[in-house]
Amino acid sequence: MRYWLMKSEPDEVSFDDVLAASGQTVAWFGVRNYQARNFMRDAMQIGDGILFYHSSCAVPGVAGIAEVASGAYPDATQFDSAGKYFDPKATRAQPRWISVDVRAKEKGRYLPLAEMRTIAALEDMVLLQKGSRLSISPVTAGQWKTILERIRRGD
DNA sequence: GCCAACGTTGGC
DNA sequence: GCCAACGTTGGC
Repeated sequence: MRYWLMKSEPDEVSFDDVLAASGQTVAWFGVRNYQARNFMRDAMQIGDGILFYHSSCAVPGVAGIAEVASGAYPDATQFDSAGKYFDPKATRAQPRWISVDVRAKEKGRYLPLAEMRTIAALEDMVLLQKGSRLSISPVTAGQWKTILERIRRGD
């Protein structure tokens, strides 16, 4: 059992969108970074915990808790020549990019990035490191516990 | 919109 | 394999 932080632009897919989806589950598509892809491919397992993070928006932060709901499979958007995630170098025989399914579990209070930066127990989070841009990053058990307590306590 | 930081590409 | 140029991310 591992823990992850996954960034989504809420204009594209928000945590509420996942809650509203059939089975509270959506495909995590559009990852086009090898390090993030390799986390999905090599390390993620069904049932792993996910901090669902909203990026590129007015108040970035953790919007909810989710879990990994499938193993890795080819990201369909890489084959769509009309879409913005099209990759001309990917083929159905040799896909380059993958998705996993993500299921929303729990919506607590919104935890803004600016507040996360004030929490000493989170200072080593990959997300908070200078220049960090990874769309999927590992979270330690201690960081996970700290954030869940914050979200559930509502303080 | 700005810009720092990082990733990718491609010439050599 | 180096590295400059370019593109992208994402907070502010």
